[in-house]
Amino acid sequence: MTPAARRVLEAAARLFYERGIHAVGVDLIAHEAGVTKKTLYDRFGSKEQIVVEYLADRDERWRAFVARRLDAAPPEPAARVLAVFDASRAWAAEHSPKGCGMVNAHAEISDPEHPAHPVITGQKRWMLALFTGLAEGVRPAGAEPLARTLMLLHEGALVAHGLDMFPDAIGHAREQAHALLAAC
Amino acid sequence: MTPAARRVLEAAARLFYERGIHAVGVDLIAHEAGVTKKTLYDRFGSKEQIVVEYLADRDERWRAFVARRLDAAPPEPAARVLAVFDASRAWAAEHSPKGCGMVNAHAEISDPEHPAHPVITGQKRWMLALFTGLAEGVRPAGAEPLARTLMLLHEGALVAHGLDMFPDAIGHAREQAHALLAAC
DNA sequence: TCCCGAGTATACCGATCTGTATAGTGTGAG
DNA sequence: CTCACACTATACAGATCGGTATACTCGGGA
Repeated sequence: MTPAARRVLEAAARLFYERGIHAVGVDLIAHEAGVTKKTLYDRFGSKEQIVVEYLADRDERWRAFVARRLDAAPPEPAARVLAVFDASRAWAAEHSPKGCGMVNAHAEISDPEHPAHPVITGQKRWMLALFTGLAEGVRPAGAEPLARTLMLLHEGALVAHGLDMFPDAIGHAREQAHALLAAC
Repeated sequence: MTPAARRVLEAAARLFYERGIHAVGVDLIAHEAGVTKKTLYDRFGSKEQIVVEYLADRDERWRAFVARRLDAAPPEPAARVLAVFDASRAWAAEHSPKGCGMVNAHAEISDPEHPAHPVITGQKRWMLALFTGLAEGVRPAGAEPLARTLMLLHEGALVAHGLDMFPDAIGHAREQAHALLAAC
């Protein structure tokens, strides 16, 4: 990826997340990236492609972020679940003041045939699989329902954080997850 | 409200929810409502105003829907909490295949000065207050944290339902709320 | 009968949208 | 030096955006 393409993607990521996808035009992206539209279209071909790469890149960075946190976490499955919530809180503090970027993008992309759709659903499936794997280490019988509950707490916390419903929503979700795991 | 204005609001509500606010233009709204743009602007003055009334109307209908369900629910606070989740499941089945309209709108409206902002946050505050009032009947000491947990489960379930993460997410949230209340 | 308000139809405004075309600049490798 | 390539600058096409203006139809009430 050329330096200009990198700058385009960084600018698009910031603008798409802060203002929404449909509210941001390619002229603004090019201007913020210090790049002409020509270069932008030479590198990406379409706005739709920029949207897809924005989401795919964000997804990739999130997964790497979680993986790094998980590497530094204790081996006990329950502690690793809490490490995911801690990762989410840290991530939200610096990357997600407005909630989950995938959920927000999904609000604007209704067409299931849109190439960004599998990126969005893919991240959620990955998260559910992550929780399921960890839940199997906590309570092998009935790991699936436990993972789904963790998923609900996690998604709810991201929304609550984005809408600023009450202070430290993700921390609260973490404590609830803790209580839930302790009850096993 | 004149018949044409009502049709405009109905068309706008459907289009805004299904496709997103910025993706829908006033020409499309007018066409779908069987109304000219002139009539549309005579009644509402601006697209922004249509957005505000769409959200306010949706909020009002949701609150009335919950109130009706709550009227028919048993007097025990725990049962009334579950009635809220049941109401949400019924509402989602016929009005919200794509998750919470307020959350989706918030993804597109970043500016806190936007007149639609208080409508969005108002509904969430109302929901939290509703849960808090019911939680006080279940566990007077520590009603606030209990209400926040119910809120997380509820919001998470709406997101999970909208993204189709797994079947009957709201029903699962209801069962988790049930377990949570039973533990009090 | 007349009038008035609600609504229709159509044409238009300036601005902005995504996307393209042409011409020119700077730089590193061979 | 040359050549390829990344990039800049500017202009523009075609469509659509929110919003407005003019002229018309229709039905109900005084």
